[in-house]
Amino acid sequence: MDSAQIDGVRRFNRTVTERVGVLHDRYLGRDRPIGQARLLWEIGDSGQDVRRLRERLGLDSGYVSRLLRSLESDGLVTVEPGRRDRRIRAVTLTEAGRTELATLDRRSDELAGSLLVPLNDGQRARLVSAMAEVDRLLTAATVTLDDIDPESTDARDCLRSYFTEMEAVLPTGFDPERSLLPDAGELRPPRGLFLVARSHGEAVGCAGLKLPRDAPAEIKRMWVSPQARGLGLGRRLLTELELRAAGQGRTLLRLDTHHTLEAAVSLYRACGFREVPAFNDEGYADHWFEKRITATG
Amino acid sequence: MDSAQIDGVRRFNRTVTERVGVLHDRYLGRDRPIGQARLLWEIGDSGQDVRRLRERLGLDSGYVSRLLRSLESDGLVTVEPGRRDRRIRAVTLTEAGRTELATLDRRSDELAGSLLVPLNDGQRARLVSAMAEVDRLLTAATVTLDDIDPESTDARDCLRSYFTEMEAVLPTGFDPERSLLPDAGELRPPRGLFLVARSHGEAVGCAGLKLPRDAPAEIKRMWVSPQARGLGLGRRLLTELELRAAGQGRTLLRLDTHHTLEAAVSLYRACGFREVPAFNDEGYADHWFEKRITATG
DNA sequence: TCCATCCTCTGACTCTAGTCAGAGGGTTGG
DNA sequence: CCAACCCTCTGACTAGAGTCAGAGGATGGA
Repeated sequence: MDSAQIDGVRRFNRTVTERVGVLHDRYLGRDRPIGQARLLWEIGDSGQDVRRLRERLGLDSGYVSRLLRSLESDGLVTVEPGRRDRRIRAVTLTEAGRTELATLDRRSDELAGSLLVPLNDGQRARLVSAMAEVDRLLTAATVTLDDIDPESTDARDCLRSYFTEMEAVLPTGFDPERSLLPDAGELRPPRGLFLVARSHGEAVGCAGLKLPRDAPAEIKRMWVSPQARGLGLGRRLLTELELRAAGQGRTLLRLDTHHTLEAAVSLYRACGFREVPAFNDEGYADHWFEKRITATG
Repeated sequence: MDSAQIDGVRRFNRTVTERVGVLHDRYLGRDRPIGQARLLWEIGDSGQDVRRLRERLGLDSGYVSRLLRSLESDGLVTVEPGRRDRRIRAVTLTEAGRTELATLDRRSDELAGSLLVPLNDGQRARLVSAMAEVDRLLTAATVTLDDIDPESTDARDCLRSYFTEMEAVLPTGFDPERSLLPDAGELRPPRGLFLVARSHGEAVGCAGLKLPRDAPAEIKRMWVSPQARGLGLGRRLLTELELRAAGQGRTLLRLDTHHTLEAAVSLYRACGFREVPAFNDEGYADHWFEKRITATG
């Protein structure tokens, strides 16, 4: 990363915060404090729990409560005790609230339009595609990798998606019962680990690493959510697992896969994995790979 | 402009305000109110007039004054009556102020870096170039065209740059005395008009239009600042003048130019101007153009 | 020299954002 | 059924951002 790049990013930040950032808040909130507007957005047409709102916006509970009261006195929302748990109150938009939200939505469109209006067709197309590129890469840059328990909610969500996808992609379908799946213990320290990739707090990918005492380290259940593909996330997970295995003193990393998972297979090759004969009898695999790594632990 | 483009811009706005916008303010200002930090930036190493600060930041004079007092009491700036005009006070950074500014600068670098760190080399390069594209085009989109008096400060600044450039580019040099320059009255309603293009308040281009009673409308002194080239600004000025002339019921638009101004010449052709025999005896011109337009006034 | 004008400053506000410490109901496990 | 815990709400604050009106010194043209 050189200083010309840093300068470029800084220039971008300046332009964008001036042009988009400032307008964004001021313009959209126009006749309503930003806090209230943000809350309206977050409540959305389908309503939301107070608790959830607080978490999503990262605000103090007292503050949210106060904001809700002012929205309520403007007749935009109703707050009622929740059905399941009457402590957790549920917020819904009234008709007026829905109208207000639609207005915010329209303004957001106008704001977007105002950036495009002064440009000609060619410039517009270039701007939109450059924005998409920035968006993708910034999103990629915000993805964090965290160690989590393979039985936590996020892990279960990822694995469910993983299984569903295997089911759809593998020619024979996929039945977890008939696969050599590690049990949770094998993907939990000290016998292994499980990484989740999160974007804005939402799980968008995962990968497990088995670290058996008497066998090489093995990658399991690597998955990237369809909407997060093309961000280099697969490679990042792979690199991270490699580092972790090396950190545990391992010198060999293995994995099994299926040829219909083309993107995965070429990723493995691109990352330096070499194809080897079957080292297990996983019924759903037809290709096996390994890579020598340098122990650092 | 279609709705897919609007959506793209909105998605971009969301990502960027979350990732860049919020961080920008909170992070940079850390242990100092944002207002003060912005003021420090704007004062800069070389100092600044209070009046200028107010204009640039668009703040109330009382507010700026108060901010300056607090910076002063922190020992970061000194405020003294100006030399030329003792009403206009001048602000300079103290040694401590310079240090503080350097800290802000470093943080800004860190922030920029934090966006790049999680990416690999290829992604970084792509992000930086997409950012540059967005920056250019957003800058282009923020350029405003205003009618101003041809003897106002901004107009004079532009014309000075225009003359300097002619001097440098024309093979014979350029002496305003020997050219058929319109006097200011010819570029001022009702006999004409003068447009200035401004980016963030700074004049970056200009163009004059003569509207003589007994002759076709004529474009004069069109200039775009070197740092604003490639933004389609020339074309925008030309289009605007065409509209204005049409709005005055004119059906013919003329201009003279010199072949060494290659970009200008090809712009005229691309905009539908056709070369014609000399219609004046401007000594510094060697090409003459005209375009039929449709009167709308 | 005088007066209109310009520039900066102060005092007195308003509004929004956000924090902190309880109060007071609701829920759940023992 | 009770105690511990959860969730939301209210009251009482603080701090930043910004506005408005007018005071008062400085300047420049008549």
